[in-house]
Amino acid sequence: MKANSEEIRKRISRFRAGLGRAGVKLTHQRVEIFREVAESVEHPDAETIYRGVRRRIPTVSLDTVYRTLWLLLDLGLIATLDPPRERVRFDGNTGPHHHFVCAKCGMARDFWSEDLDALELPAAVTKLGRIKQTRVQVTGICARCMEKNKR
Amino acid sequence: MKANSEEIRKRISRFRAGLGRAGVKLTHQRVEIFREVAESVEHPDAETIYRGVRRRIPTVSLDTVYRTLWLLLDLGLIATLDPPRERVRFDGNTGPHHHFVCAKCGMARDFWSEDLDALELPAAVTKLGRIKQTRVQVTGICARCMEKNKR
DNA sequence: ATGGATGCAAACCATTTGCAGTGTA
DNA sequence: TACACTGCAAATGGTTTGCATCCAT
Repeated sequence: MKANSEEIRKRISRFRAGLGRAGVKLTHQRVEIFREVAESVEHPDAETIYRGVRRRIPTVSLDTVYRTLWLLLDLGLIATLDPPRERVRFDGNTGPHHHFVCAKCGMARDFWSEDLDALELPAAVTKLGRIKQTRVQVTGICARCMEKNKR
Repeated sequence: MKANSEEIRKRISRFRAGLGRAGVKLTHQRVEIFREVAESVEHPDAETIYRGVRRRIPTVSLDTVYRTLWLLLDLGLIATLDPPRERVRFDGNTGPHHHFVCAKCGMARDFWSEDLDALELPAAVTKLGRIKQTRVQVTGICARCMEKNKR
């Protein structure tokens, strides 16, 4: 499934500008890898993106796809569904609560809020399926990393 | 850092009851692995849990830690920080938006809501660091999986 | 022309699995 | 005692890396 083409056009021009600004080369592969992500509404993984791009550039390699995706992520031109972590992390608290996660060091803390537990979701969401849980994920830079940055 | 001991006690008795209800054996390893997760406020990964448990059971193996953690997750006695995913998934949309993710098949869709973009966070969170992004993560069972389940 | 970008193949590392021995119920 | 559970060691699979070549600037 594809996002609407007006939006796509906007994303692609933002992409070209972003690469230029970063002083990074505009290659055939990078354009097609970005297009594959930008046109999708499915939040594809690297393998899926690779298969899609290969239809247009049969010689791309999976490692170029990875290198490009991480580059675009660094440049803020794409995002990930969940923060990319190398390992799974566990949580002894199964009740309703929310998370703060530091984007730099991965420090995570729970927090609680009855207001947030009772959020109203738009109708578009409730139509997608049966909802089990709603959680607020706050991303930021923790106090300790802010302190380190100063120095 | 440890969660308060009243809460821990509650979690451990819930754990014993949960294992019993599931007809699963109550082993020394399982108790200590669970305790390690329940007492932590750090959302540790498997390796960290392993190191902690090894202080009390020097012979535990990392694979038992994994097997136990997945078991406890299945039984709903622990949770994960992010949904445990085998691969990273990418998102072409870098603007503010929120996610619905199907717990069964992983289907994911974006949704938008100005109300949710403007959530008020409790003071306890803002004290943890500088906030970059607030995202609502809705977990549920998508319409297609619900349909499949019926049959 | 030339340094960054790519493709290939091998390496890496978190997590999983087969199997034989062990301990709980 | 029986069968689920554990520990070991080897396998798996997503992601990364070294290196020689290639192409955007």
